[in-house]
Amino acid sequence: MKQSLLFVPTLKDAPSDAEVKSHKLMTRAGLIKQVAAGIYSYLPLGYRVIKKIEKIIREELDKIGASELLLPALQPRDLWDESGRWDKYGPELMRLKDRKDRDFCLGPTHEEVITQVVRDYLNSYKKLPLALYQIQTKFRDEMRPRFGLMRGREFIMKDAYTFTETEADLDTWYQKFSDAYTAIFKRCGLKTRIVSSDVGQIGGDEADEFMVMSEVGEDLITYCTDCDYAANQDHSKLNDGDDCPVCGGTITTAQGIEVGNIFKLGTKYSESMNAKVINEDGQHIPVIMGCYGIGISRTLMASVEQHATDKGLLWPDEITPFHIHILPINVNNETHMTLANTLYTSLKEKGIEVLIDDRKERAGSKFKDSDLMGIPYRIVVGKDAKNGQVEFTNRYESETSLKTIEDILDFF
RNA sequence: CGGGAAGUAGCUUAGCUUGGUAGAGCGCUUGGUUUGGGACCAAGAGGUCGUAGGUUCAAAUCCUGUCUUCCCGACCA
Repeated sequence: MKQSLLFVPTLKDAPSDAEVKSHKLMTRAGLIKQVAAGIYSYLPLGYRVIKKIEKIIREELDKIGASELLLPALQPRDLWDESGRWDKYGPELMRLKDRKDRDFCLGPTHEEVITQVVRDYLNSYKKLPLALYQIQTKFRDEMRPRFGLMRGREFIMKDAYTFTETEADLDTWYQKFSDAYTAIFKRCGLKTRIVSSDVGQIGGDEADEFMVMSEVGEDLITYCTDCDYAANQDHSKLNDGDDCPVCGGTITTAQGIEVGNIFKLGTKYSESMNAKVINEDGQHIPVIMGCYGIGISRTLMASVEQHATDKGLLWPDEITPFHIHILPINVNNETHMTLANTLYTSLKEKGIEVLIDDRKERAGSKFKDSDLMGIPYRIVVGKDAKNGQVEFTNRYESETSLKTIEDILDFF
């Protein structure tokens, strides 16, 4: 991709509204632009990362046998009356009316719709289990949106739902999703911690959250320094210095960003919305449900929070918007441009995502923008081009060395 | 929703106390000089000072309402 054609509005100064590192840098690097409180546009560079995260999620969920569908964001009140949540959800539910004055809402979550989708199909235990997921924009009229993409009123989420006949089958799927999540976040370059959490107003038996440890996280995590025990403080009620309930070790607290959760729903929605199957004994039983969410836009934000430096971003390999950034120092210099274009074409032919900064900018501006954008490998084509050499920087290692085109092509 | 802060050009902001009709830096346009870490010189374009009302001969400035944004809290599958 030629940078002259890519819309990357970088800024020297962060908008005064931005408070946390990720928000400042994502704005400065031209990834996102705020539209209103908690509402953002994803610009090309940011959207490329979003799509990478989505790709990883799709691969890992397809692997465990979940299938993707797409549900409506706009949902009629009737469905929410069936579950009783039209009255219970409160002002966080974005409500609106159509031209006939009929009530609708913009989905903050999709239990009602997914249950409506499957209930007519699910008539026999033989059709179970079933695991469905979608990637979609969610709407929640938060009292206080904050920290850029951390808590938005509109955000991108992957939500999945399982339908099983027995608790044991639910447990199996719960574990599958837990393992898939671990793989997903690892591939996204994030260090996460699994913590037990409250089941909340929703009821159910068990819930876990996937946390990215960060000082801007909204949740307080209690964990044991001696064993694997970890729980959201809302759930454990433990404090710093308390004894670990598992091994008797010492409890420590830290803040975390919740990027994913998995939840054993039970029969709350299948009962209220009449999603029942006939079991082997000929009895009508409500299906047992589980739900599993990943905040995709929040994952993007958490990654920036975890990887960014004061100079700019630095993307993990699997979600970087481009792998290689080629900077020809002087676009009017034929030697520079010929060498840069040769590299660009050859690398692209190898299937590598390459961005070439072909803009008529001065070297300094190109370096600064490149630092901000955080593409992990940088190739500077400049004063050594006449000898057929370029400067190659691996930004993970902060190492720079002179290389020939052949060296570069061998490396990738 | 309670507490606090702030709205002046695309971004950062000065001016407000003490009213006299808006200034800078970055960015943008044109010309020239530059050309390896956000260049320099010159000439330009760009603002109903969030908005509505009030006080006044006169309001970015004072008063009131309102909207928006941010921070803390409460809230949050």
